[in-house]
Amino acid sequence: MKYDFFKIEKKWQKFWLENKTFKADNNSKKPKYYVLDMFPYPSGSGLHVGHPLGYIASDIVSRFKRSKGFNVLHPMGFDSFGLPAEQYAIKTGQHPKKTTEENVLRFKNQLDKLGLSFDWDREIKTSDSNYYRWTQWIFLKLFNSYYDHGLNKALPIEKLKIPKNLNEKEIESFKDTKRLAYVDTINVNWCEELGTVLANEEVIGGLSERGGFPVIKRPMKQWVMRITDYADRLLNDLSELDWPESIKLSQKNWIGKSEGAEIKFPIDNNFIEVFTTRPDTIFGVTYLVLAPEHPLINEITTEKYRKSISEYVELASKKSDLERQENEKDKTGVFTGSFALNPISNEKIPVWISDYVLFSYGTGAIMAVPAHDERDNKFAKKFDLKIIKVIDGGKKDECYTGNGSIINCGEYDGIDNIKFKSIVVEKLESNNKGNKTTNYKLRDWIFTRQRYWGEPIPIIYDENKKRALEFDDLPLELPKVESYLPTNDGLSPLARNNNWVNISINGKNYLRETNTMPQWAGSCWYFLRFIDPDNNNEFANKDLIKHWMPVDLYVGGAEHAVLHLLYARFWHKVLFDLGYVSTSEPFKKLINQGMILGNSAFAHRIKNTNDFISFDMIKDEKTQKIHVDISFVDKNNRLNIEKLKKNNPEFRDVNFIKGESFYVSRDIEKMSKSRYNVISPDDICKRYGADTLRMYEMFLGPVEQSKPWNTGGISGVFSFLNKFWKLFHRDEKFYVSDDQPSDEVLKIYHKTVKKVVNDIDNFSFNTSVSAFMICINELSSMGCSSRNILSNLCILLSPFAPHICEEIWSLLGNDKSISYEKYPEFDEKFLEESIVEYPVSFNGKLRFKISLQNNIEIKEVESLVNNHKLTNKYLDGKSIKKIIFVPKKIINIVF
RNA sequence: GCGGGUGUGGUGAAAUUGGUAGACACGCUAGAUUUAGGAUCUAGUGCUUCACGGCGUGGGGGUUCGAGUCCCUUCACCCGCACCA
Repeated sequence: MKYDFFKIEKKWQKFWLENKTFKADNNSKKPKYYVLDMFPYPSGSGLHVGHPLGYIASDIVSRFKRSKGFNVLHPMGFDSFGLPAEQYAIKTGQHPKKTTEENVLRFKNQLDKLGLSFDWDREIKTSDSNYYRWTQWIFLKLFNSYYDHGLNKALPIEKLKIPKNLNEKEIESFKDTKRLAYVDTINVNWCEELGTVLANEEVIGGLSERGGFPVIKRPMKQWVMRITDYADRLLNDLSELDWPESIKLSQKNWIGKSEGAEIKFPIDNNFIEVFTTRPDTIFGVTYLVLAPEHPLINEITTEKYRKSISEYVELASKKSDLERQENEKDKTGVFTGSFALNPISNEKIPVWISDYVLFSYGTGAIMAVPAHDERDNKFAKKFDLKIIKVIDGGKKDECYTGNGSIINCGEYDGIDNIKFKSIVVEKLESNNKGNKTTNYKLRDWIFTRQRYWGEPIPIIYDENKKRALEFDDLPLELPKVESYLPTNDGLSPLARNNNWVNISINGKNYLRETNTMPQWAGSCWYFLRFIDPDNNNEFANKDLIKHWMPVDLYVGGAEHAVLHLLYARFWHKVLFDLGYVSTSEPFKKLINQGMILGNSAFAHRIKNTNDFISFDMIKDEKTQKIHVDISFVDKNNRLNIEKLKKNNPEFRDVNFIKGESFYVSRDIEKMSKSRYNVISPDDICKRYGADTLRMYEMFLGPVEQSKPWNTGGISGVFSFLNKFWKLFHRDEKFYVSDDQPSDEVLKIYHKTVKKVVNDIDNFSFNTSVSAFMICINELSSMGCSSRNILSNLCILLSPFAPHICEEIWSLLGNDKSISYEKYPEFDEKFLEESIVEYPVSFNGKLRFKISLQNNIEIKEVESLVNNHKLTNKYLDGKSIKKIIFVPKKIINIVF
């Protein structure tokens, strides 16, 4: 009987679905285990072989844990709000809901073909109104809470202590300054191309994370989340998480805690406040610098310098973040004409403005110490400002950033600079000129987007738009609009629908908030909804949350290091403070699966011509690399020109310069439709089956590692499954015997069980696949047909290749699914070896092997050696110094 | 610049605490079988040498009886942050 994977896989996928085999039981007495994948955005192009890598790994763990007696929650859903669906809607006028639903269906279909053990009864889509009503509900919780810095937790806004002597209006605006979700007019990242505001986390090197479009700073009124209140806890709690160090580090850097002092420099009747981590260098301050956005600039600029200052400010405001960064080396700046006083030395120092000082960090102003800070040093040299060295060290005339003794500070000379830090801070504090403080790089989270396809924000404004009020009739559904484009004046498409924007409640007129939430909102808490997806009274039942949380294993890409993972932790902590969830952290263990890369093919076009030249013929010609579809290229990199011309009309009139064949070049890149290098899991499943695909993806290498896809090696895994199938067959018929397995068979079996169990615990799936291959090779060469051994092997393999194992399991006469069969355990006693070959080496160099009893004593070896039975030939008359006998089967003789 | 990571055959990669480096698989070579095969089976396959042997985990140095693994140094590549005061 042939291994008919197509029939087998179809049969069992249907079986699992119909029998709800993987339904997680909320009332089970078994210990729980929650395995979560980062749910996908259902894009229009479907899955490629890279997507399932993490899903397969988490599925193996899920099936393994189920088999180990755990009650496993392994859900899947879709992060279905997002920009591509909206952009498609803008182009075609189709409602994003429609295209999203189509894409979700396609994704589900593709996922099911892989035999993933999801509990589909718990499926959620973030764009469903009965899901996002709770996203909106959580938003209102944030709106109605504040952070109590004494208790170090969030509390309902009613508990906020209000300062006395405030009238009603003032009380309300005081509350507004404390809410965790608040409105503020701030300098936001505006992306013209996307027509929306972006969070700091979504801007990379001055360009938008999505699409790579330029981003400029622009003051806008926005909803903001006070994530900075949680900075310390988000930082400290990292230590208790079993996460990859690199992710923890990214979060740590992003939060960017630094300890230092705020120092007030008097100027006229006012003062300039700066933040510094180096109060010990205060005597070396030779000028101050303000960011061009600093509010004091106008006040302190003298008439003489007013023109140049306003020109500079104007110029800086027009620069994008990217342009600012380009000038990193060449510092620019202008003198304000004013002087401030050094609060310790009372020296008069000039005040400058420059865009190397960021308004968004610290106080937006710095004290410049050119002798001990490289940026200040460059600036001072360029504008010929004074440089005073106050710490001993480094070369003369060079900027020194290390530690040392204080110099040029009169009475303080000779003190260690680290000690001097606290002396300065104490002195400042006693004079009311400054204080110790901590600063964070983390900014509050800009939460609103000028988009259509997102959660509407459940807020209404009174008629003067002065006050934001909660709108708690949830869900607040997305209204219909005529066009999905943002309006010209930076408003969301929702603002186009006047009927919706204007609302009357109890005879009073209100206006709705028209911005929507960012894509991250839905994914901030989806793992909680999986626990209780159909609950209409609360976002999830508290007891069920207590039962299932935290997520024991979270598998997903490293690209979410500071976005999703930080936001989700933040929301979770708020919900924890308010008593809605039972754990302060949502994800206990995190595994980052690597990316599977594509092997792109390029045809080379000679620059400024329509001629393409075979890669092996390029000599001096300057060429341009053009992607061609990898399905038209054979394994020797020869391009099938006919196929290409037939499928890609743009190549129809192209001239191909070639010898016998036309060769392309190859390069490893991210897999994507636009690079024509996508390998679809559907094709692999058709040819080899899902079990082969699953095992091959695991076999490719460590899950955490990125690696190029190479279909070439898949035949090894395919033939392994065929061998496995054959092990249960004799003369074309299913066959197992009741023979007692030999000692040798038992040894191989127990060795494999030990290896596989250990490997799954360590997420080392590639080595366990190897262990299976070795095991099956040996068992088939021994002709093992023992029912007992083979059926246990079947359970052992079932997390990896579930379909074939289910099929064999039923052929073995079982009528229940293999999924909950007890996972095999190994017995150490079968692994002990009585006679072992010991390599014997002399001075560390291997010479020969001897066979000895496994439990031999070192004395016996010594007497063997001393009797010269072993060593005459090698010792050559020299005497033995010592004999080293180590448990790793080595005897080493030193002479 | 700062921080983190990775360097092992033709390829993907293995190698608990330092203990016979290259398991397993692809590829390649030879053979068997088949009308044929992107099928199956057997053997070989780090480099070098006719062979004995020698050399081999990016380079150099060190510790050790013994180093892919530990220490120092250096190079290359990748990732994150980046004028963060």
